[in-house]
Amino acid sequence: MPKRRYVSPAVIRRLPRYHRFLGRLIENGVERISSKELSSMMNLTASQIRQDFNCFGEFGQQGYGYETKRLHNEIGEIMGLDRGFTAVLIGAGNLGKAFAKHIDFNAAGFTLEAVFDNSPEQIGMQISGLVIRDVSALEEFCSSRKIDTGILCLPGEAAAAMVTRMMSCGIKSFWNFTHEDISLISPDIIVENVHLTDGLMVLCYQLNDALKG
Amino acid sequence: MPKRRYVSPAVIRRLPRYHRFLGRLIENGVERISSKELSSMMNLTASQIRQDFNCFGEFGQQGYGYETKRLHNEIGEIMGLDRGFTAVLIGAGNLGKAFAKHIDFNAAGFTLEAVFDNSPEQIGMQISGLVIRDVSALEEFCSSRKIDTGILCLPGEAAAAMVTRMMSCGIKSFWNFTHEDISLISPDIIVENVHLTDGLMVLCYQLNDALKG
DNA sequence: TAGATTGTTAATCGATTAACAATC
DNA sequence: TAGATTGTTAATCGATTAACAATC
Repeated sequence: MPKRRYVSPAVIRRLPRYHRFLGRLIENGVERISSKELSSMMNLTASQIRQDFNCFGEFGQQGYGYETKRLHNEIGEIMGLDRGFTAVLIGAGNLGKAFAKHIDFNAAGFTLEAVFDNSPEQIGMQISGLVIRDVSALEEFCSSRKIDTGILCLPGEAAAAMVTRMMSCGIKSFWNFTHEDISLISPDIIVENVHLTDGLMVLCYQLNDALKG
Repeated sequence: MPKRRYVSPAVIRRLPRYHRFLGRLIENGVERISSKELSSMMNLTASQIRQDFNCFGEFGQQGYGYETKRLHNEIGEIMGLDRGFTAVLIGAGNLGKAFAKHIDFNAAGFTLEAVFDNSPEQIGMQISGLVIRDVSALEEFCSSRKIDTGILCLPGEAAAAMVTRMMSCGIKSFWNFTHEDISLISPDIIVENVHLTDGLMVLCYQLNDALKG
């Protein structure tokens, strides 16, 4: 029964990393850890770690620290990794296919339910156990199941229209790999953007900056 | 001759998005724009936009606004997109191949110089004009050129050793697609992490949170 | 009990927003 | 000149760090 006050975006974005580090510790047989030890491993302050966890409840024990397994589970529950959310992927190009194969959806709380494309060459092919479906069958597919998330790996020009279409299928959240700012389409959708090129430009900035001192 | 005071990470991460929006405006024939117009397009405050640009110089004109072309160019120069940085990609699996094909390196200020893998099946194959090279030839390849960035698409277990190896080849920045926290390896390297699964978990959190109101 | 480490409040720091004088 | 909009300073807000009492 977590308290769950208001949780800042900054904290939320750190949860996956905590989860990952704790998973690693458990694999290595570590059963407990103090905020201080964890802070030095993760390059954070012990204070921040305690503040972060305390948004959700009291998971530690004074004079002892945190039990790694309990903390790992709690964070997993906080993120809802056990809820079995569902996703469909749109666009079976290089990137879409690679993601369908490579990403560990289950570890992140999702099941990938289907992959759609509009190219006759792709439709009917198999990717990691899923047939690539004709995107014209999207509405029918969604009408019989609850799909939580759309993964957008299609060309940017087609993204906005696809989002509108998927919204009318009841899909309310998007993992967006296009360069379009789809968050502007509707305030009601939840969007997680991965503008890959933006990250590369940040790297460029930093290299350029390092040249100048 | 920009002034370039201290620039906060928050500002830096917004630069690619400004650049993108300005490029779009130029394509659409828009020649000038005020901070107010731009703010409503981008869902920011006009104040923030003016503050951001003023880290680097005075690019606008009172009573008039900003010239889109000039601003676009300035931001491009600030990020060093014209510097021709170089990158090599390690790991020609699904993800590595998709990135090599799909990413517009030039638009982000880079040239992809080579792709390396250790699997005999991959070595010798072509990806978007590049031969996949044997990773054992990495040192030799780097000895004759300046490589700025390593793109890490290899399995996580191999990442740490590869970073050390690449550092000794003079590579000092990394675009990291593995789940390893390689920034902890050395304080001297510049790292841009793309922990894809982390983003998906954040989406999971938000869906879970929405369920509870 | 003494030592350790949490949970939590208070202080600091940084980033965003508001306000307005400068100026095109 | 009058209107618009920047550049910049001051005020606010949010996030991080420090400090310490509570307690295992």
